[in-house]
Amino acid sequence: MDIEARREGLAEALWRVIRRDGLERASVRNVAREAGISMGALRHYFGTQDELLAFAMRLVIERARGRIEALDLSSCAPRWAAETVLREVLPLDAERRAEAEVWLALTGRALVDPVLWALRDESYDLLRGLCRRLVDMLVESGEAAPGLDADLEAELLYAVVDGLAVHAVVRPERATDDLVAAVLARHLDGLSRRA
Amino acid sequence: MDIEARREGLAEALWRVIRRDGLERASVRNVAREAGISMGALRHYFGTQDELLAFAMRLVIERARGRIEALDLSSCAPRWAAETVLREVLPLDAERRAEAEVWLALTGRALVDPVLWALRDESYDLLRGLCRRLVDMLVESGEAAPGLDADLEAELLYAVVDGLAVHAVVRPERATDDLVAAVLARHLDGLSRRA
DNA sequence: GCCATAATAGCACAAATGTGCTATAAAAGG
DNA sequence: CCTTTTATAGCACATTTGTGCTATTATGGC
Repeated sequence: MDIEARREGLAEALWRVIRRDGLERASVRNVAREAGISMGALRHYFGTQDELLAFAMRLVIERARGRIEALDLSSCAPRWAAETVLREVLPLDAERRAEAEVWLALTGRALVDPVLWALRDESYDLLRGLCRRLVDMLVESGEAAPGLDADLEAELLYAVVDGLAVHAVVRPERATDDLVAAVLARHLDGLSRRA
Repeated sequence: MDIEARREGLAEALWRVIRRDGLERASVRNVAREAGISMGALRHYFGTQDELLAFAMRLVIERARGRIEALDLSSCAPRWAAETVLREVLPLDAERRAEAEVWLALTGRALVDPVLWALRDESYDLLRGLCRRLVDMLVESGEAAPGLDADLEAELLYAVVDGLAVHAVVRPERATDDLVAAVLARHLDGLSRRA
């Protein structure tokens, strides 16, 4: 049988505990109970708690990466492609909202937990690189002005995306799906017309 | 003697523990040890741990609010005023970086801790309202186009600020002070010239 | 100086935690 | 059918935690 699928299922049990009770309640016992198995069984798949946390954080990254890579953007207009890709990162539905909440909790812990440092950096570099490629694409296609400082615009775009993600997670009543999507579209509009 | 100042000092001890060891290690004992006092003394000022956490989160908000209100912007050009105010929120020096790290940790917990919900909302509304007023100011002064959707621009501006804050805290080697400041300036430039 | 009140110290206790460890059940390979 | 992994279960133990509680020391008002 597929042990990797099993591990992903257990990591998702951890996600549920984190979202319902918080990371501070995500003990080995609580996660095992959530998954409906014993402590011993859980520890058969993750020898230590750090291992489980790291796997769960990596899973967040991989899920997002998978969704992005699954998109076929070859026939899209650059502006539309950019919006489509970035909407895949923002928490605009239940699945992505779950990932974003877990990401926020784990990012907070990654500030002080050496085990998560590498994953935190990887996650930042992945999305920052994606934004950079999108900016380049818009410039090359002529949608955005050629004189742009692409690095600056990439960090700005990434800040918009992460800021929106945080707001959508922290204050969903105000930062609604529609508002978040509209703000992203607005920024991309400005980027296209910018000198 | 001033009991409020004492409480602030103890909350700052909590900040130090959060920054050094993480929120999950911020136990009553550890905070008391950091402050150099006994558990009993700490509990004389904060009857429960929730009380201490809430006070520490409120202190983050009040410190930022105090810095902003202390600014005298009456004689500033609107664009300069906006940049000055927002730079006061971003973690561009040691003191503000400390506040931002604590804010990130407590915001993560606020997702599941009812005690912090009101403070989380208050913090969002405060900064969102600030961004809204800045946008209005730019529009009224003629720096930004009058046809703007002020609500949309306010949320966008707030997303930029919070996204930059997160990046500066999570990845300071890449999101350096200079880069963060430049990105903020770039966005304000775009806002001023936007149709 | 007296005394109420504030301040500090720290013990006690039940609850929870991570992990080392052993024991049983299931599956797989030959 | 037997044996060797693999999977599951859960106990044991030392630590840590939050808070109730009592005891001791300072401090101020009068």
